[in-house]
Amino acid sequence: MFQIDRMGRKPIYEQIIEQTEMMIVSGALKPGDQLPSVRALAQMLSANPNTLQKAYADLEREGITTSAPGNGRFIGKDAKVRIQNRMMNLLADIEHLSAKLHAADIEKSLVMAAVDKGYARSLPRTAQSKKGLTT
Amino acid sequence: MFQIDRMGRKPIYEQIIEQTEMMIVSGALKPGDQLPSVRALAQMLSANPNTLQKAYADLEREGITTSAPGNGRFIGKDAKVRIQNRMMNLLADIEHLSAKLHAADIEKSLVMAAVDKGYARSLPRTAQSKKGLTT
DNA sequence: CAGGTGTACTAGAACGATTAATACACTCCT
DNA sequence: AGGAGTGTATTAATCGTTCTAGTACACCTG
Repeated sequence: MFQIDRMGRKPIYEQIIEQTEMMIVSGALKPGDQLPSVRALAQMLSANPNTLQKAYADLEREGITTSAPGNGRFIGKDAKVRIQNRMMNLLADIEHLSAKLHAADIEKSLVMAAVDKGYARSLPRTAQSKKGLTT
Repeated sequence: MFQIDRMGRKPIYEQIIEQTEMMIVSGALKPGDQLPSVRALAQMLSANPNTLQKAYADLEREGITTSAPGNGRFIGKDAKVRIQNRMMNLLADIEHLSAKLHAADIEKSLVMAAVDKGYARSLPRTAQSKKGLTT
């Protein structure tokens, strides 16, 4: 359910956040679904409960998940929309990178090709949404 | 000549590398131009010579600058081309981001618009190259 | 009540970035 | 020759973040 890379610079808790978001956005996780408990996930990944707690706390703060002490942690109702809004920030990153490439006299067509390539990748196997595919 | 941000996550030495690259690519620094000495730059930025040394060592390793012990450090002959080649890696980043946005059902047109916006920014004031502007 | 859950707290190890203080070899200029 | 400025190397200490470790408490469900 989760795959973490212990090499590489990205912290474990960021990987958990990212992967959870991707599973929600792809439909692998739907509102109401329960997430593994911090202890269970810690054992699955042979990591520390505190590390996972930190990841979960982030999702909690963003309103993506709902905590029910004594019960468990579940995907929030409008989780997908919240994540999509969060993703909009990536557009700013792309703009910044584009400006940098522009300054370096890299042809715009190469950038557009990179975007095309990204959008050419097939969506994850699970449940593509019935609308919104505008490619 | 250099502006560093001590807040924010990006290490100082990375900022120096990045800014130097941008100045070369924009023509503000041309082959043969001398860079500030590690000690001089350290004083200018009130940073540590070792930190700047680390940044300069990186540029050196990539063949972007040439060190002349006892003399100084200068911009290499084909510095701009080397940097451009380096920048090509950013295309992979853009592809990755695009794939993520695709998975989140973000419309491709929004991404393209971000690229346009990046390429709409006017180039730095100094010396635009006479060819290669293909936008 | 028992077990599993979320949450909080303190402490420490590990790592990278930065600072600090020297030291040495080289080149240029007087 | 000598001094000043250059690049380079080495070692140590500090600092913040990440991650681990251990413990504790409150809550809900059976």
